[in-house]
Amino acid sequence: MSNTNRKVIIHIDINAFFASCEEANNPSLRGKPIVVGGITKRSVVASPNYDARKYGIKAGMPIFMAKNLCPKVIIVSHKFQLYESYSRKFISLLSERVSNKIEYASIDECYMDISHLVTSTNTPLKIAQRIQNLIKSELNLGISIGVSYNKFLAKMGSDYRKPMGITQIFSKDDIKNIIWPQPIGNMFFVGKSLERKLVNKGIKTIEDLAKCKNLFLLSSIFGSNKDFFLNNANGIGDDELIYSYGDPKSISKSRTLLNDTKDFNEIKIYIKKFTQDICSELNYYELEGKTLSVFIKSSKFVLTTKSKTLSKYTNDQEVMYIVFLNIFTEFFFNKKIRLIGVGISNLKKIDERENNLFDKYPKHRSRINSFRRIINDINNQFSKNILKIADKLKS
DNA sequence: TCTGGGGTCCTAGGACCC
DNA sequence: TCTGGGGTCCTAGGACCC
Repeated sequence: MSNTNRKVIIHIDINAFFASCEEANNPSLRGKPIVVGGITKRSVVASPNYDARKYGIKAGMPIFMAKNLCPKVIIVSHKFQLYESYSRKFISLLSERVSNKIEYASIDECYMDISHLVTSTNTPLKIAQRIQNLIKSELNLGISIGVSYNKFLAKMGSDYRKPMGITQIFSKDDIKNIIWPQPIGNMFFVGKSLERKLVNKGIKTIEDLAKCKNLFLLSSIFGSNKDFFLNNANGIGDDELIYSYGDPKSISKSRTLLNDTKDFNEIKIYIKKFTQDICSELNYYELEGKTLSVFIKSSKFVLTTKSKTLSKYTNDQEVMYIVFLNIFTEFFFNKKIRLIGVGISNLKKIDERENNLFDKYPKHRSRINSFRRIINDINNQFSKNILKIADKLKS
């Protein structure tokens, strides 16, 4: 195994992240089956700890089902700020004590390029062990690590042995022994839909995919991503990590209601609250957006999205609220819904020049003007809908 | 007892313009 | 009778991730 001329990339995954944060924060929970999640009758398990997993409890499972599997399971209501603070500590520990070549992948995982740290005595395995000890001793969190020369294999490696595993994948034999025997559904980016299609065509393991010569078939399944999947299955390619993070591309808020409803007044309250939340995030990132969407899930679980693109970018709460209500009344009025959500996309940084220009004038004036311009855009459509609503209320 | 919420990226059709 | 073609934007939906 020669790592000296090859890139060394590791993927670090914090085991059972939310549940582990709760345990680290409250050691009396240790050794007991706990799940973190919502606490309503419609909530699902966000993160079970390993004691809960022994009972067959899995992430995504309805809470009531988890209780059926293990009546004594402790349900802990999620505390996202706690998890975010652990996540920040995790990343800063790595960057201060190991290396700042970190690609943040999600709240509980990251990639690191450690090529420059590797020497004949400081092997990738030793570095990985040191990182594991560091995070355990400083944060009391267990992590598993995959070590390889590209992101895909590193990710598959950290998944391979949990919790507290370290898996190295460098040689062709490593790929044959560790990656190839796995069912195709274990492959990163192969979800339920791709899995179904592949298994239908006889591709049941990653080895089947790696050795598949029917490129026409693979194109029909993967489309333009065919080479990405084929290369990954064969362990071909390496990656440059991405060290900077752009602004979000979209922001949305949604909520599954306690009970399905048609009540417009109830729905309006959610839309108003979501609009406020979206607005403060837009302000935080100094973004404004152009495309506003409203989405609902029906009682039958069908998700429908309707959107409108304005002629101007906006971050104005009142504008967004009115457009959301407008879309809702146009498409979803009087429908029985399970989930209501709104979102904004087509985002861009607030234009500096425009800002400076606005600064010459009283703030409220410029805001009202831009509000009016956009309202004019939608005015005709909106008044039509108001009439429609009035008609519906009369009948 | 009945199935979360927050994202990203891609595709495909239609409208519209030159 | 029989229908240009290429580019861009909008819209809706789907797949995937954690």
